[in-house]
Amino acid sequence: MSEQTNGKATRRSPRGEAARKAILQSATRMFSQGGFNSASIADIAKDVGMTQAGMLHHFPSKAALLLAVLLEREARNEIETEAERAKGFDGLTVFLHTLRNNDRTPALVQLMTVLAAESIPDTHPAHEWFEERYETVVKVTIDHVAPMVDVKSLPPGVTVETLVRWLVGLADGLRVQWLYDQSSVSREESLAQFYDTVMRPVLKEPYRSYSWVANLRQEASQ
Amino acid sequence: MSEQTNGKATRRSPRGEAARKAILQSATRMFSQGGFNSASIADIAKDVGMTQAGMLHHFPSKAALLLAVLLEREARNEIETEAERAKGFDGLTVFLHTLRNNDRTPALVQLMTVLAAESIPDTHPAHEWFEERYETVVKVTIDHVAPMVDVKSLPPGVTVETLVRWLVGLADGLRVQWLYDQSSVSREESLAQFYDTVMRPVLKEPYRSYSWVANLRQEASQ
DNA sequence: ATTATCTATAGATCTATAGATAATGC
DNA sequence: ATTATCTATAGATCTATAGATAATGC
Repeated sequence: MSEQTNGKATRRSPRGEAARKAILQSATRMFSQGGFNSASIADIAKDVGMTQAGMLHHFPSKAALLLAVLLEREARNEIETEAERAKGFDGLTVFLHTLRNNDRTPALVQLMTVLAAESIPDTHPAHEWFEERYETVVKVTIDHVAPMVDVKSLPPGVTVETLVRWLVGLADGLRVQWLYDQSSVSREESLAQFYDTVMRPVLKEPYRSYSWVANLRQEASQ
Repeated sequence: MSEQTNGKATRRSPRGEAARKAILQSATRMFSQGGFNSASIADIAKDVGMTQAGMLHHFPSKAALLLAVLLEREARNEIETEAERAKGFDGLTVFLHTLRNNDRTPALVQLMTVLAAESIPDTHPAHEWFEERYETVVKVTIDHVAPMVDVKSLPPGVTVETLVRWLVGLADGLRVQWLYDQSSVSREESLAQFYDTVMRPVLKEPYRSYSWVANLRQEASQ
């Protein structure tokens, strides 16, 4: 998904490359405000200091622009996630760190939240993208969390997939509460407490608390 | 929020009342497909067999129509919930039953999911409505769940509010996974397993499993 | 009388294309 | 030559209003 330096299909000049970047950045901001429908390509073009037609030279349609925004976000996330894994963190920690990183840019969290919901109707241009993304996220997370879990300790009917869908569901659900009222909940802390409460008893390895609230209490009582 | 039978402000004829009902029903269906923006008032009017201007006689603007749809949904949900409470069910059970009832009509679940996300930007006509709704839902659920919880058994830092936000977050998050792939997860069953795993250990009263998977195993092993 | 509905239309948008002109790269 | 950008505009929508006509209720 990175830039193609071989001049194979679409050759671009440095200038065009810069324009593309500016457009993507602007589109990300505009879409994050009101979703796909309420930002017009004219708005985006204006924001980036360009004519609407000029912009459509780089992205053939509004739908294509949206997809490009999503692909770029995904690529960045992938890079960050891989970096975390390379540092040797386990699946649960990487999941939590990704969350923490994302929450530093609420606009992007809002973008993904609004688009994920807006794309549920299968007529939406990003429907397939999100459909596939959820499938992949669940699969990949299962792969990375499964080795940590002591399956025999799970309650009847609960599988690693159950746990992972709780994690993904919580991450998605809490961000809605958070976006409506940022003081109401910290996704990171709530997830960490969830780890302490739900995941700790079913893991194989000895466990160090993720929650700073719990950690503070721990330290204070020693 | 119910019909006003005193002819105080806006008197309506039976015919008008029927039209209003038909419009609300149609609007609910249309909005549930693509959210607020992608359904036009012309679409809705056509669906209900009426002129656009004719429809606007009953609801002064599209935003007003959306709000009316939301208020009606809320009123219905309130009635169902109250009925459950009247039967003597505890807070957790009512929460689960409400979920089960909602999942019987996926179109409505989709409506609320798309609108809840779409309304996050504070320029959206339903922003205040959802903002307040989340606050209320959390508060009310806390009120009904708190008496069941043995606070001393909670892990450090975890409060009843933490638990409730997990419940609301899970319900919201799992429905997204479910709407993208209805075979991927059952909200009701997943929540029930969550009860068995997370809530059971922190409740005061003796506990009967909510999960039919767990119950099946239980019965099979006896 | 009042309420419900229709016709007609103003006035904004909004996406996308055609075709011309300017800038850039080999 | 190729790429980037602009002007101009077609063709769809879309919300909302004004004002006329039809239906209904007291």
